Amino acid sequence: MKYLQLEIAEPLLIWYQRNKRDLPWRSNPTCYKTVVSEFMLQQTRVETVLPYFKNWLTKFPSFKILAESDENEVMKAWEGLGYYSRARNLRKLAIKINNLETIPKTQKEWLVLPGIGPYTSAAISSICFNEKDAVVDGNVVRVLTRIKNIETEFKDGSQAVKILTPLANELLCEKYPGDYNQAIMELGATVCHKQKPLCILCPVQKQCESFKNQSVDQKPKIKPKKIVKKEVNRVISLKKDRILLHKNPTEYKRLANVYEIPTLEQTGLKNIETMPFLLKNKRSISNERITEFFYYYKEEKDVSSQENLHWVQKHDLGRITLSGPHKKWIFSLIESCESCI
DNA sequence: AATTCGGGGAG
DNA sequence: CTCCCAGAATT
Repeated sequence: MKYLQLEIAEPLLIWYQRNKRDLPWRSNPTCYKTVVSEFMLQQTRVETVLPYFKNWLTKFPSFKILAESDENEVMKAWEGLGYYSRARNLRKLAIKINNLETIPKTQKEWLVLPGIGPYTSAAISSICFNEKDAVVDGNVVRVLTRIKNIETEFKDGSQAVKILTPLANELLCEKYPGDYNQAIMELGATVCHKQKPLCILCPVQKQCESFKNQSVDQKPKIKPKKIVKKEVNRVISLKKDRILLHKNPTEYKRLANVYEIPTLEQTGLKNIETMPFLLKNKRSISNERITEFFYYYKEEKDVSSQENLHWVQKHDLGRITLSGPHKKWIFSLIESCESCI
């Protein structure tokens, strides 16, 4: 029983010790750093997180300072990272922790806190407090389905996580759960890729049943999800040193309190065919594939009386929180159009 | 159980 | 074009 555990865990831990990436939350680790990194890393790549993590630690170096921070400042530090409820939940979490006598320890204690689910609670409790709880994320799903040659076709990723959690806990190294959890994720991230896995470098190649089968690249089997296509018209309007932007109200689930270039509907304007067409852009938001058409509106009647529309000064763009793509569009617009504003 | 929530990189 | 990324909350 213990032998089966160690057969995977031992080579994995030795490999991890030698090959782990030098990441900022791994040097002089603290519980706060671990919590911040785990929030940022939810559905987000390590490379994307790195600059945000460093900036965050400078601005909010502790639970206490984060707890006493202004929410707008927190949002600004998250600008462009996406899933903005993570930022608000992280701040709420800091406020709760700051009001406690002692910091939570077990997975169960972490699980009830805002923004913390099964994965994050297991990660924090195992890494910070050596609790015996296995993490199961996309990396672990990939590694386990390959090592154990699991051919089940999962409906989606979350079903795979749920089904594989018992197996992950069986294989967990009970002596070094934190390092083991990080090791199996690190393997998934740097060796056991989705495409073109580097099996030749894999420390558990001998234990991998899919490698024997030469079926590594066919696992895990997860049904693809539907992609929804959408088209949106947006209106760019400029006046002196200002640009017309829409602030999503707090009730919005998507991009709440974040500013964007208004849609045609948000301006209340009609007959778009009278406006000069500027450009077309494509992007994706979760499962949506969005094509956006930008039109120029030369102010004839002022539309800023419309709900949540504001003439924002160029100077103030650094104070408000813009969505990532809109931030890029707005600044490239201003740059290419220096003379016409 | 299914949907929503961002944004970007890789193939 | 597609899937996926150190997932969680809501419906």
